[in-house]
Amino acid sequence: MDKLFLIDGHALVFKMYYAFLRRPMINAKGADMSILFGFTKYLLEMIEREKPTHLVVAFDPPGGTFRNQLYPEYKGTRPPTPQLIVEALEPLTELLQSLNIPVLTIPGFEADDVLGSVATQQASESMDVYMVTPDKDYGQLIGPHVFQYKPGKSGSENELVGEAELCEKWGISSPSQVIDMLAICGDTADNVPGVKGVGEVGAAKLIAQFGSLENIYAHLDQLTPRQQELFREAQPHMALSKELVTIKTDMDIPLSREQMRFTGVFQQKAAELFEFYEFNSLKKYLVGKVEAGDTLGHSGLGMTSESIPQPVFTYQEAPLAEVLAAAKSSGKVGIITEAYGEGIFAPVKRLVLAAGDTLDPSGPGMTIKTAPVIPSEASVSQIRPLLEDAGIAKYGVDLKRQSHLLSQAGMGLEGQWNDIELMHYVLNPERSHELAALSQAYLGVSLEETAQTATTGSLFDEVPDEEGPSRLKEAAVLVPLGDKLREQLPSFYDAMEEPLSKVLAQMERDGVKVDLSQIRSFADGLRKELVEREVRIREMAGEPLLNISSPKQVGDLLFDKLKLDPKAKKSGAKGQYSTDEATLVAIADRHPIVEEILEFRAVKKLLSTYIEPFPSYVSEVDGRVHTTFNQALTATGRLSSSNPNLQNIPIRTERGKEIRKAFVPGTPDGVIVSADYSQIELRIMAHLCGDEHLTASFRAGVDVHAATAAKIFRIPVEEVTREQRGMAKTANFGIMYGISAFGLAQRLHLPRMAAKELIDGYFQAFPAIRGFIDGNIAFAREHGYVETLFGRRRYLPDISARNATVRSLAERNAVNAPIQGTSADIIKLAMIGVAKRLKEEGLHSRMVLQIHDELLFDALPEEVERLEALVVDVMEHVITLSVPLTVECSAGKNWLEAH
DNA sequence: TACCTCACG
DNA sequence: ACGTACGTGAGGTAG
Repeated sequence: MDKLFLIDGHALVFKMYYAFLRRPMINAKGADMSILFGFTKYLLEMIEREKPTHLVVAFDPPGGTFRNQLYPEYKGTRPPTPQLIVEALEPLTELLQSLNIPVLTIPGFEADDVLGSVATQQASESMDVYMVTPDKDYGQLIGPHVFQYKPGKSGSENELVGEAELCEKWGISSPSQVIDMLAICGDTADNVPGVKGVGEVGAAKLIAQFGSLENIYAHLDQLTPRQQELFREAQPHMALSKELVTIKTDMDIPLSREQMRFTGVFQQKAAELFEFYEFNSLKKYLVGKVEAGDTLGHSGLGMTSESIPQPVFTYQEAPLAEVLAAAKSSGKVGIITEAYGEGIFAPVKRLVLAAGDTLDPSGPGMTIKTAPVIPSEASVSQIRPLLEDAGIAKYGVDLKRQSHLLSQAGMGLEGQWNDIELMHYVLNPERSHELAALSQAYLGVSLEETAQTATTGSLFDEVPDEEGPSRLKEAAVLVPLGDKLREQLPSFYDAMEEPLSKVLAQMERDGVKVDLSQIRSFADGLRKELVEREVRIREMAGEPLLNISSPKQVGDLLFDKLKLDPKAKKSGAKGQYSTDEATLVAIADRHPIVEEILEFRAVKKLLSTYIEPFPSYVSEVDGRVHTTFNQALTATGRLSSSNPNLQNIPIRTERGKEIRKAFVPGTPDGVIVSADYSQIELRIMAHLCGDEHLTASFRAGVDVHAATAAKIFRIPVEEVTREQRGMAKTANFGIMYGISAFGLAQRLHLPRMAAKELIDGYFQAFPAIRGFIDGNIAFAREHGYVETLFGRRRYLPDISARNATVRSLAERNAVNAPIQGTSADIIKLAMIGVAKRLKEEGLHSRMVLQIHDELLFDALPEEVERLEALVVDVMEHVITLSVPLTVECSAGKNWLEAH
């Protein structure tokens, strides 16, 4: 099978331009070589990896194309091409030609059309075509022998899209439907009109439903009234839209198939050019003899991976029964569960199991057997006993997600979870937990080369499923890698993270009920308000086209046109005015438009972040919202929540609080119960620093902020004013975050000197806290890390940085991480304790969310009393500190009322 | 992709 | 001299 690779030159050039934008590559002569170098490197690596038999690079011609004649506004809104790109095109074309790589640039036609024509005309039973481009428009060209090869984002893998992947992604039945989709979405970058208000997802849904654009118009009555309106409005220009997005396939191409054959790079010439351009790191592609006329062919590139000595590590595909037996006898099994798509209800695609001898440093190495299995009734009945056997330890990456996927196939995941990602997170939260990197670092086993070594020939020839062979090696590496990580694993992995993972899995699976009708009725009023404010603001500004969501436009309006703050300075790399809330509040009294803009933003935020996306998060399976708790992400040990983030639901404003009313119990008479730690971080600081006054305040159960104020200002507590208490509260938080006089002054609107005096007063009143801060910084300098009460570490390599800004950040982290991290540890333990008690006591109420210092429950009415008592008991006594931990707990008909 | 802005603890 | 409080996730704009 021959392989023709078609490179969309302009797309790759743009990609390189942006990839190097922040750190351009300048050669000794002062010229910017970023694009030339990036392009060449990508191309050589691709040739090396994929070994194309045929190759063509196409560029857009200078000047317009036939599309501009069709539609003069085509690409009309596009800013001029960056100068660097313009300047790079000619030398790049020359470089490619002198390297023996065929280049096509055809006047009047874009690279898309050239490649579309080549692809369509050359693809056959004996020729697979790969279009190398990130551009989604190319989807329409994909076919049985035509693939899209999408370059990965910096460093990540390239993605191969065939007919199946394309159709699955959009839910369509044929690649040609991509044309109709594109015509509907339009393209702001190319100025293709489309149907306003309908995006990629919407268009895909409609095409999936109706099959074609024409059929949508034939059945307009089946659309929502709003959609009907949008489509009617767009109707006059839809034919044009469609024509613009259709890629040509019938051009005459002035190259024969033979002329596209890639016979290798002119070696001598390449060596000279790389020398000339100072592409020293690319010379490795030119190993071997360099003689005149020599070409760099398909077999001639010496690869680095072959020269790295590898430890003995073998794996082989084996029958499922053998792998199961090996797992049983070793008590360990590695698991990779692949799924179609994202989310916890995604259907399972394939399961790879691996088991065998584990790594023995003194022995002959390891032999792992792997078996890929498509779940079926027969295979599940074989596998389930193993996965549900609590005596067999499970190894894998993100086992929490895998447990969700496996439960789709009716299987549980019992026994010890040795989660590679989570274990490495415990060892070092801020380093990458990628399997390939860990395998290389801890085992010396490379996963990168898998594609080449696991099959004879190339990846795409042998295995229709792109990820086929590499998954086997990944699975094989799990058990030895997990055991290696265990060797240095702190005990809180088994005591805290591993059991928590299972608790979180249950919480994610249960989800939380959100009452959409409540959200919707709230949304209508907000939408109206938003439009009214938009109109009013544009009127006040005298700018009918003003985009209020654009900080750039708002900044220019307020500070250039209205000159509301003559002292305002443009900041940042691109010279923008800051327009954030603090800035706007400061000038709000100078013009009524400022208040309007703030209100507009508040409403817009509510709508676009908390209202509009929500319906899509309600599961079709059970009508509940299932967030993902990321357990291996934050630097301090906290959890984070995503898709959707349920840890930042509004509460601080009246409008925002409405959203919380939509979080309701899952049962008819149910109750939402909320339990939150009171000032947990401050209590932890009191415990860690041992300050007697702070400790005494907490023990006495008095208002700590007021007590703090009394100490700082040296007055009796009864005389502390609200303002003084507020200042003390801000100071208390400031201390934990690593305060500066400047920062405190800003927040309290005080002169800097006054802020400094306040801080001095604070440290005089609480001398132990000064010692705590200095002690943490000193510890970090000595050890390179700080740790929580439970031994969770955060490494701070910048603690001795020369750059004061960088070093200061590390110093603030040295103070804050042990506090925030210990708090995270404590609530994690409490969650495990609560889950255990719920189970033991046979309660049916569910823990549904964790919001850093708060736990939320979906409770049955008859259980509320017991639940509250149990939760408070566990949370308050999960650890004994030198100060008490207190928990406030209350119940209501929804999340808002539970506070 | 990077940046800004803003929602939470 | 320089920037300015810790930790997150998400939406929008613009390069």
